[in-house]
Amino acid sequence: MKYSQATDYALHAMLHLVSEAPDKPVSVHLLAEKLGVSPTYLSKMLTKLVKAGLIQSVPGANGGYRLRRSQEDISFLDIIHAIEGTASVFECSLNHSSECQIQQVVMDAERQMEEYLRSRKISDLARPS
Amino acid sequence: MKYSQATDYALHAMLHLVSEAPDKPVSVHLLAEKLGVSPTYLSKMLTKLVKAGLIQSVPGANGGYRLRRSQEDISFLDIIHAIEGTASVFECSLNHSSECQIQQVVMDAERQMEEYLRSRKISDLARPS
DNA sequence: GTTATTATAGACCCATTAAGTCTCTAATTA
DNA sequence: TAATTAGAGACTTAATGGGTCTATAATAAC
Ligand code: SF4
Ligand code: SF4
Repeated sequence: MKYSQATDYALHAMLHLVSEAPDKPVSVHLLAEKLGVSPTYLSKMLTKLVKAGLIQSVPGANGGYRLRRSQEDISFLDIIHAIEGTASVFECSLNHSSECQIQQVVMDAERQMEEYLRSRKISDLARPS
Repeated sequence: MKYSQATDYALHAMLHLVSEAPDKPVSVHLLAEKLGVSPTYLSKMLTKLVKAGLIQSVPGANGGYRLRRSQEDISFLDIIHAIEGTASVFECSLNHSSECQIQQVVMDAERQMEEYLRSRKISDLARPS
């Protein structure tokens, strides 16, 4: 079980956005160059981040992407969910009973991880201790 | 990010083994019938569980699989690791620095989940509260 | 208003993996 | 010795991840 490469790129892109430009948008071309990935591919992930409401896009010359001012504290979970979706890591075939223990345990475990990821904000990384 | 179907089958198989037969081995044929999956396919997962030391195989007539007596308290994590492997959910491409924050956060999150899965034993499900 | 520059959308392709089948072999017991 | 079981591995198929390419739309600079 692994997070996709796309999530990796998205996290790095967000890290750049939060650390570099508080107001000026940065183009996907520049971002892609820094991350060492093709611009067209990276733009897919950025578009997902826009749709998730985490960043804003500015078309036209000197355009690009910037953080949404309204959302200063973006969590790791926000980014991961934007890219990977919110489906559970475990979905059994039969789904007999609502109080099934197997399902319960694995989903509780997932909740543990998600709570942690929700508590860690991307902005913490920009201003290191 | 999802656990494979194989993990699902393995968990169910283990649940049967722990709840039904403390000493008599149960054949893959019977197990497969209960789970609604092909015997040859299920045997792959059972073989992995054997190699992980979680269960014992008994060849020959009236053979099958049984829990290892030495390992009464098998955790969910044991089973999942046996099937999925122990690779991390996050592996970055560059791996610049050992104190990289992105890596740190995601791996800590994973550790949260694994700790929980390690604490939950399969035997708890057999003897419900 | 025209042109250059940017994001957005989607069709498309390729490699890898998941999921499953089939067959042959080895070990053990009746 | 024959029946019954696990174990190993080749093979197939479908799905997904990862990525390219092209065409369109929106905006700013000129
Ligand atoms: S026992 Fe639980 S996990 Fe298994 S099929 Fe039933 S509901 Fe799903
Ligand atoms: S910043 Fe961290 S996660 Fe990203 S490539 Fe470097 S070491 Fe890996």
